[in-house]
Amino acid sequence: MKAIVDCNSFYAACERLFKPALHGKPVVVLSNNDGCIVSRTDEAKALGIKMAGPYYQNKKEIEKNNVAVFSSNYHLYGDLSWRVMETLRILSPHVEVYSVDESFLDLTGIDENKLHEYALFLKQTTELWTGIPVSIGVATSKVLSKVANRLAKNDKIGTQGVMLLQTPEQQMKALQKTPVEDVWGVGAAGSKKLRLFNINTAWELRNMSEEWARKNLGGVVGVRLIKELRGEPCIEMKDPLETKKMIATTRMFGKPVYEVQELREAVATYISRAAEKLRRQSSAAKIISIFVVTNNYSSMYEYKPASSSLYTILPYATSLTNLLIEHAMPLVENLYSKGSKYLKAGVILSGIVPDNAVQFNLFEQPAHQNEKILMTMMDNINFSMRNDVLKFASSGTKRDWKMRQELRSKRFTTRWEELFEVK
DNA sequence: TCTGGGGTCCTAGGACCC
DNA sequence: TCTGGGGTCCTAGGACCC
Repeated sequence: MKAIVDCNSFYAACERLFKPALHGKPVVVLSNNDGCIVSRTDEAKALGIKMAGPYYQNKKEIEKNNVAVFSSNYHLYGDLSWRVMETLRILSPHVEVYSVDESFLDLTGIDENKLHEYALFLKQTTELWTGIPVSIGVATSKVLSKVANRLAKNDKIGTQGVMLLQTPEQQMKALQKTPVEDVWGVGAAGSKKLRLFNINTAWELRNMSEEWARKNLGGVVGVRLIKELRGEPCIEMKDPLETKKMIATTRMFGKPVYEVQELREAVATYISRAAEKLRRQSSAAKIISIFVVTNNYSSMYEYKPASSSLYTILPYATSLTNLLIEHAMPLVENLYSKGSKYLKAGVILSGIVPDNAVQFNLFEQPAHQNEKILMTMMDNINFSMRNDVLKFASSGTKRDWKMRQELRSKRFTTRWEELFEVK
């Protein structure tokens, strides 16, 4: 059996943890640049505030109902996420961290009759140790466990936040209560198509044939989905040692950018961040892609972003920030056109290989050991002090383009000067 | 004036080869 | 005057996830 442990309204729960007065109150958290709503407590959901809705469109409703609003505070969420996952790792032998607020657990070996008790124990211990409420779904496949989790979340009182789908009857009832668009793996395009076929519930989808799924539901992806809905596991637990195959750092600018110098600074900064992520997993990258998003329409109200990108293949894979920046700058020059209004830029590193297995090109100098040591020192200092104390000059010093985060809470758990105070 | 960021996997189609 | 079939590899783009 597999379990999915999912934090309830994770970002909003993190904010509430340090503001007890907000318990039982509506809270929302905004995406970068205070753009969209990305987390809502049950009280905020009840007000009809939609997920991923633009903040400005909901502002009236939010103010009218006295909803507490926060900018994203990734230091705080990252640290609390680590505490939740570490708790699960202590309690359970095989944990796959799926996202910042979800983990799959392999429950193989646990007595079927004691699964419910065990899931309740997991939930209560996690909440006791971290203060973050979670819901748990348990079933034979990942997709079914997600179905169970959703139902547990929708009826926190009736289910105590835990739902198991063990018998065929339990599975049928759960699937009948689940609209197709709420099935893990069915997105906007898929659910639209399914509705045209008059398939409205997960149960109806489960009863379609594999041949039908192969033809109409994205080939092997559709077949796998149907099997998983029937309880046949096709999506296995992932190896926790797997490294990322692509590393991206992309951001909207706090305000539009027009000058090539600002674009260069932003890209150099994003490369620095992406290279840190690369070094953290002991990898090197061979391909750098840069993209920019413009909005060149003259009318003030027209929002038609257009994206363009360029990439370069390095002579050999590297994780050295200075080398990556050096190769990226000509791409920026080539992408830039004077007079354009830039909204966003991004860096994507790919062609990723383990750093100790880099194939050196016969005619190129391999990375110098000293530069590697410098990188490690920079990473350590930046990690302990945070806030990019050390950075390359090409990243700029004024950084007007940096994003807005006007409503950010304190970094209670990761900065000494912002620690939570108890009087 | 304002609509996030970071990933994975799969497919279709072109280039190329024998 | 004629112009196959099958295979692999790569890339771009779409769909999906949280």
